[in-house]
Amino acid sequence: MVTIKDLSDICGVSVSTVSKALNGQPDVNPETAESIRRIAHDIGYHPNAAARYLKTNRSYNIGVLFADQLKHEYFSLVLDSIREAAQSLGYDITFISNKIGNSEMSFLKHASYRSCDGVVIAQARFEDPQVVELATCDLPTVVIDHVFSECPSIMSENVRSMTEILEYVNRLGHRRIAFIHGEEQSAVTQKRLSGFYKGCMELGIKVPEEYVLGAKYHKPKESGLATRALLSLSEPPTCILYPDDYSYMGGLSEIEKHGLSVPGDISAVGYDGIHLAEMLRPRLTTYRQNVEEIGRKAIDLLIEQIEKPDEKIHTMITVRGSLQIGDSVRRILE
Amino acid sequence: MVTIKDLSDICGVSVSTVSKALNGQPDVNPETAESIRRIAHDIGYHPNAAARYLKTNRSYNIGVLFADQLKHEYFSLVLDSIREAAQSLGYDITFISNKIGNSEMSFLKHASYRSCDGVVIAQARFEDPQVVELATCDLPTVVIDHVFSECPSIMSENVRSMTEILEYVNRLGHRRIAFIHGEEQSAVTQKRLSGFYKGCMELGIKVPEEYVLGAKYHKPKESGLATRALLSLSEPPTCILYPDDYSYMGGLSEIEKHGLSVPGDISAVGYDGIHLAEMLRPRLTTYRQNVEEIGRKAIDLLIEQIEKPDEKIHTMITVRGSLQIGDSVRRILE
DNA sequence: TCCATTTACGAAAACGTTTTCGTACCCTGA
DNA sequence: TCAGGGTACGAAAACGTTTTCGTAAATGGA
Repeated sequence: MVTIKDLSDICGVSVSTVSKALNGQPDVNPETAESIRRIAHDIGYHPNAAARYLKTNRSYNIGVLFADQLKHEYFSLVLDSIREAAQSLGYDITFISNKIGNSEMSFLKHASYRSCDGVVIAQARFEDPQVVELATCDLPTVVIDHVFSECPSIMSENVRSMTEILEYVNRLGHRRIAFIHGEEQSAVTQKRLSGFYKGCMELGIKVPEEYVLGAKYHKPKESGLATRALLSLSEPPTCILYPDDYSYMGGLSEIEKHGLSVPGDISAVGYDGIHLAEMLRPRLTTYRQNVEEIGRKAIDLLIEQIEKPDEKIHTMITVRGSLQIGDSVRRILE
Repeated sequence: MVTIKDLSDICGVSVSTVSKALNGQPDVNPETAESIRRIAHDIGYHPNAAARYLKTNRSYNIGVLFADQLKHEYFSLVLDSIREAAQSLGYDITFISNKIGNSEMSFLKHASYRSCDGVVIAQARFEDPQVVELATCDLPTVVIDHVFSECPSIMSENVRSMTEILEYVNRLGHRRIAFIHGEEQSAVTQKRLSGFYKGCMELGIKVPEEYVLGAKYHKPKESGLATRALLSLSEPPTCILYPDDYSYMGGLSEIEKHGLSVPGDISAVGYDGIHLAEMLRPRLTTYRQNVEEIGRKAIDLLIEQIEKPDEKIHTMITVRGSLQIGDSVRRILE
């Protein structure tokens, strides 16, 4: 490794002067400083992050908490945009877990062990005490798709997305609309549920109790079961809203099992807007989440906290997605 | 942050003794050591990684190079298994890029700036001089799905996978088999091509030149075009092998555009074995890569280099996947 | 009893930085 | 000429660890 000592030897000045030149301190001759910077650039010197942290208490390293669902495209894309945003601002990212080797270590301990400047809680079991501890600690934190008091959060505009979807399917003539939602205890689900009821109300759509069913996010089997229940109603819905695009796949196969088709017999809408949606035939109509914006806002909010520790930030930012229209909702004639 | 000094105050011994106790040095009274360890555990002390690195030159941090294709499930799953494997062995992982903030920094510089103990080159433009520099430098490195001299590598058994696929479709009666492959310059493609030719030869299958077409990995449009070319041949293939599951989707839509169906008119086989494959109807027959094993072997190989720097390791490990049979290949009667 | 060895601990240096403080030198003004 | 003040630089401490080395006390052997 090339150290500041090596550089100072080459430049013929002390390490103090080199450090000051590179950090733009005023008490160094402009010409000397410029020459030092040039040489540093030429030999490719970069101050070691670990040593620098020790003095400054700033690691320029951000921890991210991603429990285990990276396999879902939505989370992968969020991670990608977090990484992109962080690196463009000079921060690297490291995964935080609650074990290291064979010894247990809370998420918070892990973040401090790695001396993270802050943590993005991107996907986790939000009811886990360790996650709560992390979200409410002194360390700058931001949470995605959930709300904690004392911790800024980024959420999709879940209410609005539902009303937008409803307006669309209503415009195509649907009045019997079912909603299969994800885990009930999730903040996201609650928002979407209220968006669903709000939208239906505004459009004068009556929602039979049996039209609202629970499943789990990203579990095609669960939404398949819910779909089966819907299809066996004496008055089945003409359109089913799914909790996410994967879940639609489970519903679809159940629909086909009944000898029905999308959108001929049943219309369907997904959520998330993953790649898959546009590759399917019929193309799936879905609500595309703005993952780039979600990641970027999360990092913006986190770094604001890191760099201005005095100001208490307590925002909740919502990010608007967009309805991505495919061929999975047909027009119904009265 | 709780430091070793705090801990030593509580224990009533010097920091040296605490350090030695925690690191299992022999010259400390077993009872003292045990008591120190208990107190450390109780107050949740963990030595700060940055400070520790400064003395030991070991960061227990592994850099990973993932260019920009995290959006593809295959790479996400590899990342997930790398992370899992690394953390189970006490290592964290950090993304390596070639810029930090608004200043350029080579991959190698970045890894050294973050004092990584080693780097996994998981997905990159392998011809990029910076990647070559990284792969051939002194820092322990391992590369996935490519071969560099001087750098151990992990690859799927690409040759064997192709022969396995061929045996299967041949068994179902296919003799006119086309192969759409990915980028020609890629090592993976080369292996699969030779596996394809080898398999065909062994089975006595004649391959017209027009049956082997190039596309790009994960580009449905490209494979769609290739599919169109195949369908317009005077004697089109009865079965098409795709470079990956996404590409199959592009081919499928082209097939349907011609009024044909899978597997009724054309049989098809994918590659990778992503989730999507089993959710489609017909379920896609595909070759499932063993992502868990790939990630684990990569980390094993890397950490072996890290912990035994004297032994020159220069292995190439291949990981076997498995044919995942769906409904996209039909039996052909002579 | 006395010396030699072992045992158990602490002081201090070092890792690569940043930052505080001290100081030599050069100006300027009277 | 001399005081006063600015400019430009370096020495050294500090961050939280690990590790080397020194040493006091305890132990063992004759």
